[in-house]
Amino acid sequence: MVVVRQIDVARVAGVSQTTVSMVLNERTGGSARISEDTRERVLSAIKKTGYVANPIAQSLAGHRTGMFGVFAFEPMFTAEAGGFYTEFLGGIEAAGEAARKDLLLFTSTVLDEPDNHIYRRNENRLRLTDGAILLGNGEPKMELARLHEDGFPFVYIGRREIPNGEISYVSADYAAATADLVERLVAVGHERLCYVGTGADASASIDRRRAFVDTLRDAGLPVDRPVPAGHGDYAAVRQAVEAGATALLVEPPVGIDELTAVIERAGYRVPADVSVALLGDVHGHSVRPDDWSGYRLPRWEMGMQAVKLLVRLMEDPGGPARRVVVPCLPHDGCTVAPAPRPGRDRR
Amino acid sequence: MVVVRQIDVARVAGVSQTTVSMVLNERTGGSARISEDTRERVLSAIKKTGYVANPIAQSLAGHRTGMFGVFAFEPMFTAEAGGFYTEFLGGIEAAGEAARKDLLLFTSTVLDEPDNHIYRRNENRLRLTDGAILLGNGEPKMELARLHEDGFPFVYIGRREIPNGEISYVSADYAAATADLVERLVAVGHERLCYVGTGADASASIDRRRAFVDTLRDAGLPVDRPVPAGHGDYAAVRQAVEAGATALLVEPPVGIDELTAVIERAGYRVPADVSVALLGDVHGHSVRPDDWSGYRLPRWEMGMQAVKLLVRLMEDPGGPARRVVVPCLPHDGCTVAPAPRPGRDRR
DNA sequence: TTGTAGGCGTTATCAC
DNA sequence: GTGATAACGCCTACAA
Repeated sequence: MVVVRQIDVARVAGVSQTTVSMVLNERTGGSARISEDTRERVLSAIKKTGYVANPIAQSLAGHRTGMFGVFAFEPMFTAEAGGFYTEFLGGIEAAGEAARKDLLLFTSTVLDEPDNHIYRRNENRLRLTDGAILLGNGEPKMELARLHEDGFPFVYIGRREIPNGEISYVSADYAAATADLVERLVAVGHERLCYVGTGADASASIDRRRAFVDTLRDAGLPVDRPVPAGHGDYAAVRQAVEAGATALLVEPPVGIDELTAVIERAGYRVPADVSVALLGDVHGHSVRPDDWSGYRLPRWEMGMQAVKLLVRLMEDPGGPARRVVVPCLPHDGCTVAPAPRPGRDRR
Repeated sequence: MVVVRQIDVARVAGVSQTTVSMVLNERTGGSARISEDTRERVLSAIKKTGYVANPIAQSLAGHRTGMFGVFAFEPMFTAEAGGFYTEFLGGIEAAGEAARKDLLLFTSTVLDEPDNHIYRRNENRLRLTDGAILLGNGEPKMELARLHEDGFPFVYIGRREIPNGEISYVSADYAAATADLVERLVAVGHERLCYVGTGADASASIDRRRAFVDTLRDAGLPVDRPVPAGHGDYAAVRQAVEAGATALLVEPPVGIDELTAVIERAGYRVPADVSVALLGDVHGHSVRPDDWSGYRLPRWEMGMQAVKLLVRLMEDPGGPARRVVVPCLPHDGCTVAPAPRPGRDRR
């Protein structure tokens, strides 16, 4: 690999290396002005030598790399991920292209110690990039805090909070989407709605539960306690259905397929007897997504907005954290139907 | 963004910057040996100052970046691409992780001039990486030639040739897969097989056609001329079916859905009257892939092998080009059936 | 065992 | 207009 440097070009053109740099960067501002003659000599020397700039040296001297990092805390293209990330990446790619940034995907997130991924030893490979988009299900508070402390510009896809400070993120409007879903169910006659969740206290869960409760209350309907499920245990869900619930709002990552199987084994049909709606996306491939009613994460849009946010963040270094909330996408599958008529035996 | 450099650490520890570098790189070999005492002082100074290495400076001095480039000549995560790239990326990601390389995806491939993507002006951003995987449908001969001339290590996913030299690639074994497919069709009674292609002379097409012809000849069956199709024109295919063909081997990117529609509109059923098999993958989302019989590209495996090849390439700079041929994956969908019994009216 | 000095290839600031 | 010269932050002979 023959390396031609600016100095080689300079020798051929009979000028100094500085001049070559100036010609290449068209530095006309300030005190620098290149005569047309010199300019031509340099350009022809470039052509003759086949000079190509070394982007690493440019980065070191110029303080930017032209790359955005994408950090996922787990592999993105596995069968288990089931395409969860590709839509985010679509938005990131499109916006990255507009911002003229290439994307650095960090792969080596799993081989090492399970914690402390971004920083390992005394390295932080994110720093190779001008800024980064982070995504994933984790809550890597310590790393985010350190990144924030270091003043490194980044945006999380998904709402995240850290102890001492505020970070920028793009989040989905779970609350509005859940409220809307409840209203739609109520509109088609459902009166006993049941929230099936993991019991997690992630902010997304809190938003969803609150919207569920508030909307039901506003509609003057009874509000049952959320029903726990998951880990193969759907007994409580079954009880709720037998007690008269006609619509289940299921929070990922509860296994909606298994849950449905349990319901049908108990003698109820989905959606004729019981409607099932999914509150957001499923991470993984266990589910044929199009079949399920509920709402979806606007993943492409979130990726897109994250990059835009990052760009704005970098235009105003030292500025405050910024947040964007993106509406979810209502989705009509085949698991929601009008409520069964009261009095009819549902078995 | 406060930057702590090795020299800052050195000052705190009361040593030279070289010593800090040595401690960080555990350079015990050769003439360098650090006393336990100094080492501790340096380490505690690192902790105290919060030093984090600057990967760009490391790259410039160390001549490697820890990144592999992935260059696709088009956006990878669009709806049009329809997930075509993600499986390749899965293999690339897995192997990249093993090789401890992050992946740099080049986005800005479309905005600029339609030709000359890798090199634009006097830049080649691929050089930011230690080596690159290229993929895509194009035949960017000039760029590949220049890249090869520059001695930059890269592997193409898909067979590619250049005028003066040989490049490394990973390709799918279309020939074997096509031969196998023909044999399977013959085994279930088909005697009039028809090759439907674009007429392109890409090497993959040539391989497929030759395997088709050879295998039929070996079986003692008649070999009809390949039938052209595409661009909405399937008249020739219809004629072939009416002339007695019972199995169509369709070469992407022929629109297999449209083609089938034409056949069925002509009064034939797929697969009862006519079997349809796909010779490879469809780039795009026009097709529900699982429904189609034929064979598939081993995309994950190809991505994986490409990275492994690249690693080997880099271990032996100046070595010859290397090639890997990966078997295709036979796929049973619902478009192939035994031949209709002769004499029976197929309409 | 540690430090000095030169280099990696570029950009940017001044004198001339 | 052009060219020294000094960063940029790190690595690595070689010298001490």
